[in-house]
Amino acid sequence: MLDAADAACAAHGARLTPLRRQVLGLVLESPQPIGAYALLDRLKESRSGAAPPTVYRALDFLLEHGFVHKVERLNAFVGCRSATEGHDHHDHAHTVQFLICGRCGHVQELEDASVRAALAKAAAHAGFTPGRMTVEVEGTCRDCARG
Amino acid sequence: MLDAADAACAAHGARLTPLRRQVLGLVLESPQPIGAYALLDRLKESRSGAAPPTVYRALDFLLEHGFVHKVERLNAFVGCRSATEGHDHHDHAHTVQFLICGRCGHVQELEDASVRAALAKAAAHAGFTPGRMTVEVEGTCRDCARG
DNA sequence: CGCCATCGGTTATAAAGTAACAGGTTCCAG
DNA sequence: CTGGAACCTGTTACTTTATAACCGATGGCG
Repeated sequence: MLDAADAACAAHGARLTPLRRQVLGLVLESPQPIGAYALLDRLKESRSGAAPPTVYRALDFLLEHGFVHKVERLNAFVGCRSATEGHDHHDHAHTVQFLICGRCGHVQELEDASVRAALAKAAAHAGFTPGRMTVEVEGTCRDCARG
Repeated sequence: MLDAADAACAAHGARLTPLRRQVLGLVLESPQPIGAYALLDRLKESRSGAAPPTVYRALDFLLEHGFVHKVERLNAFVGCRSATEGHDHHDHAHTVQFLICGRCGHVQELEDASVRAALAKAAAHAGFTPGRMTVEVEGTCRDCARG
């Protein structure tokens, strides 16, 4: 997955530096959304000098290039699962949806075209030119509903 | 508008105390989303003892009853425009959408049924039982696009 | 080489949100 | 009309999240 990020950066003239690559790795290896300061703690294990700006600057880059997303309701970050799957990423990066389970904390990433379309239409109807979209649904996941 | 909130609370056995009413008033009179600490500053003008918990507790109540919404991307709060317009509010309070203009900062509240439906369908398809939804679109409003 | 732009280290501070306890009110049961 | 339970608010202290500002290092490029 990191290799795909390398390739994507090379293709766009963006620099996936060791720090950024490491932060992306940490986000991706987390099974759940991870906060900036949790990330910082992990980062400190190998970089003693790491401080909040270290993490936030890396995250800014990764967000900007769509390698990670921020889950606003959790103030936490997830690796973008679709970014590394070869989509034409620049059309879709800003239209991702999250299903957040309130019980187990699991977060699932969706990329539903009809949601995107409905939202685009509603925005257009209001004379609004849409950019980045934040769509987050809190609820109960399949596993927790069964259990 | 505050009167409608009085009525809604009376109907549900909720207590719109002077403090909560005042906070709701402050949120409603703000033309733009207002942060908790800005709210606190205003509150201090008449309540010298106001502190962060004062505001946050009132906001919790108002959020829970759908009189205000939180705009997650801004960490700010807006009065719910539809809450006071006599809708069956408990079905819709959790399915509101915001259009956030990146230039002028204006925030428009939408309540688009097709967005809600698309999202519900996508969630169901993933075996997910939806609860509160956060839908926020950043972009450019009509006025700013013209100017 | 010398310049510019970008990156990251470092310190400090701002902004947002919560915990925990204490005093006061409301309101209902007895 | 007491007395206790639940709820509301004041108050202090603190945690978590995020950013500002400055500086040296690095790397591309004429």
